[in-house]
Amino acid sequence: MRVSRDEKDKTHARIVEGAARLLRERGLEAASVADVMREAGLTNGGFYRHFETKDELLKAALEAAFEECYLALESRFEKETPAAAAAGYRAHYLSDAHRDNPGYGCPVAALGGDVARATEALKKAFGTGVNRIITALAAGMRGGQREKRDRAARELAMLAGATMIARASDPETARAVLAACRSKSKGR
Amino acid sequence: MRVSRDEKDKTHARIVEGAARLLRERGLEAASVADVMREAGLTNGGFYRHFETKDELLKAALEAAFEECYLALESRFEKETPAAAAAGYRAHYLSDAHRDNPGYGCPVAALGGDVARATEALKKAFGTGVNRIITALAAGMRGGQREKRDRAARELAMLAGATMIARASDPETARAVLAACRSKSKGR
DNA sequence: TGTACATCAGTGAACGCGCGTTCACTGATGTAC
DNA sequence: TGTACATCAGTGAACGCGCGTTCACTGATGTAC
Repeated sequence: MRVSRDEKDKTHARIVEGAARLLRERGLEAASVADVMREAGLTNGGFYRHFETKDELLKAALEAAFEECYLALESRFEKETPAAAAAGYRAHYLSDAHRDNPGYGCPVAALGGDVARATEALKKAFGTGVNRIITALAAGMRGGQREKRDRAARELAMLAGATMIARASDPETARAVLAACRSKSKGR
Repeated sequence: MRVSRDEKDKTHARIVEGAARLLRERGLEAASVADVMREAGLTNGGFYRHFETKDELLKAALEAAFEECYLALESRFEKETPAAAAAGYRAHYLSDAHRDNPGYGCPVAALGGDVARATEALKKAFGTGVNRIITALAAGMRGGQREKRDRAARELAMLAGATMIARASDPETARAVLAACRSKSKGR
C-alpha cells in the first residue's frame, strides 16, 4: 500500500536512525538489512525503495551517527568554557555508560575497525567526521592554532583507543585502562 | 592420507600463523575457515582435525598475534634504554608501514573493534595481551610504579586509536592524525 | 471540485551465494604381536 | 625386525542457514482532465 511523501520521508529517517544505532552495536556487516528494516517496523523488501544498496545505507547511517555525536559535542562548547567542555567530553567518553552503550556513542570507537576494511566512500565519510570532532575539540586545548589541533587529534585517538580497548577486554583490564586515561592532566 | 604427528603439529602451526595474519587483515568474521585453510595449503574439511569450532581458532590466532607483537616489543627493551625502546615502539606504531600492513601489526588496533562484539573467551585473551603490552611499555615511562602503568595504558590507547583512525580515514586525515601523535612529547 | 488512472511505498516469498560444519572416503602412519 | 590391522590427517562434496537482492503483488497517494 502506497504511503504519502511525508510518510516516506519519516520512514527514511527512521531507517537511517535505527541503522545508525544498530551498526554501532553490531558492526557494519553483522547488522543485516532485514534487522534494520525490522527495527524501523518494516519488512526487508521495502528497503530498496529507499537505498540502491546496503552500502548506501551504511554511508547515510555513518554520517547520521557522526552528526548526532558532533551535535552533542558542539552543545557542550555552547554551555561551558572551552576547557570545561573538553574536560566534560573526556569524562563522558571514558564513562562506564559510554563504554556499555556503543549504540548511542561515538562512531570512531564503535566503527573505526570496521570502516578500516570498508569502501573508500565510507572512509571519506569517517575522515570528515573525525575532522569535525577534532576541530570542535581543538577549541578546548592549549597552545597555538596548530598545536591545538594536534592536541585535539591526540585526545580523540586516546579516547577512541581507550574505549575500544575497554570494550574488547575483560572487565578488570577495561576498568584499569579507562581509569588511567581519566587521570591524565588536561590539555596536554 | 594420514600424516605423521610431527607433520600435523607443523600444519597446526601453519594454520594458526596464517590465521593470525588473515584475521588482522580482514577481521574476525570476514576471514573464512576455507580462506584460512587455503592460506595453509589445505582444504576446508581438514580444519576440524585441528579445532572444534572456528571460535577456537580465533582464540588461538589472537593469542599468536599478541605473542608475535609482544616479542617484537620485548626485544626493543633488550636492545635499548627503556626510554629509547618506548620511543622506537611509538615511531614504529605510528609509521606508514604499520598503518598499511595490519596483517603483521598490533592486534589491538586491528581487532579491537571486532573483539568488542565477540565472546568473553576472546575478550579475556585480548585483555591479557593488552596487559602484557602495558607492562612492557611501562618500563619506558616516567614516574612511580602506578604512574608508569597509567602512562603506558594511555600511550597504548593513543597509539591504537590513532592507527585505527588512520586506517579508517581518507589519506589526508590519516596523515594528519598520525603526524599529530608522532609529535607528542615523550613519557607524558 | 470530482473522477479515472498511473505511480510507487511497502509486503513477503524467492533467488543465488558463501558461510560454518558434517560426512564418506583415502591411504600413510602408528601399534600390537 | 616384519607383518596385519586400526587409526586418523587431509580431501572435497554436501548440509542447512542467513545474507543482500529481486520480484510480483497490493492498495493508498498523486496527477491529469
